[in-house]
Amino acid sequence: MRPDGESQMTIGRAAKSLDLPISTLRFYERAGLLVPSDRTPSGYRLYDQAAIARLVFIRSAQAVGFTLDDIRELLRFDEASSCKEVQDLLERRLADVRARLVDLNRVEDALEGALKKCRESRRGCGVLTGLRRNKAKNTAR
Amino acid sequence: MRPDGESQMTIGRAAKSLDLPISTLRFYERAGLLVPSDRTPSGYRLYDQAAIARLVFIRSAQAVGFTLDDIRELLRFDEASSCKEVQDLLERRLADVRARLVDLNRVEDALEGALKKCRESRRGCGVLTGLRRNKAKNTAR
DNA sequence: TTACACCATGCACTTGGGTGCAAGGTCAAG
DNA sequence: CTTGACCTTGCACCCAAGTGCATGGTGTAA
Repeated sequence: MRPDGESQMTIGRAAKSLDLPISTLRFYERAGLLVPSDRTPSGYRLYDQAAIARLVFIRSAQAVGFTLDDIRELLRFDEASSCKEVQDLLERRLADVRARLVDLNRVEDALEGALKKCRESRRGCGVLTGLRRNKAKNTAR
Repeated sequence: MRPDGESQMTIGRAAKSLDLPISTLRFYERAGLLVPSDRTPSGYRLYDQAAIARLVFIRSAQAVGFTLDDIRELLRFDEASSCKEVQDLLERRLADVRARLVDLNRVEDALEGALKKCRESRRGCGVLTGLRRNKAKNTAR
C-alpha cells in the first residue's frame, strides 16, 4: 500500500518532508505532542496534513525558544472550545515573546555596533560594551 | 577582608547581584566563559566590574537563544586585537539574530491573532493556523 | 523466495546546561 | 576560641530533548 497522492504518509515521508530524523517524530509522540492521525493494519504510523501542520507548528515554536511543555499547552488551545480558561496563559506567552524581542533587538544592536567598530578600527570590537547596561532580567525561559 | 566600596566582590555577592546560584558561576568558569578577575590569598574568587559585565552579557545572550559555545566565541571578540579574522563570524551571527527576529515576529503575530479571535468568538482559537505557512526552516540553533 | 528498504518496540546512551552534596578551609563577631 | 556564614574542591546527579541500537515484522520488485 503505497501512500501516493493521498495525504496520509508514513513516518519516513513525514520526517523527510520536514527534514527531521524519524526518531524525533516518535519522540514527539512519546512526549504527547503529535499522535499520528492513523495506523495501517500492520501498525505503521500515518500522518495526514493536519498532523503535518501540527508538526510545522511545533518546530516553529521551538525555533524561537518555546519548550516542549510550552508547546503542549499552546497546542491545547487549538482544540479548546472553552477559550476563556486559557486566555490569560496566551497573554502571558505573548508578553514573553515581546520581552524576548526586546532582548533580541538589543543583541542585534550590539552585534551591529561591534561589526561597525570592527570594520573601521584596528582595536578590540567591544561586543560586550553594547550590552553593559542590560539589567540581567530573568527573561522567562 | 570585606569587599566594601571596592569593585571586587566574592562569588556570593556576584551571584546575588544577578540573582543566580553560586554553582552557576563556578559552572561558567569550568566552561571557560568567566574567569574571576582575581583570588584572595586564601583562594576566594573575586569578580570586578568587568567580570560582572561579562556575566551580564552571557545571561543576555543566553536569554535570546545563544548556546554557551556561541557565547564563548562572541566573547573572544571583545579581547581580539586581530578583528579581521573574526569579522565574518560576527556577520554570520548577525544574520542568525535577524532570522530569529523574523521567526519571533511571526510567533508574536500568531499569538496576537489567536488572542483576538479568542476574545471575540466562542470557537477554537486557531493558534496553529497562524503559523501554517511557515516552512520549518532550520533556523540556526 | 530472496533481497532490500521501510517500519515496529523497547531500552540505553548523549549533550547542554546546570544543581547538590560531602569534607574541609576562612573570617568577623561575640 | 567558638560559632556561623561564607568559601574551597571534587564528584555525582538532574532534566530536556533527542539519538542509536538490537531485534524483529512488512511490503514490493526482480
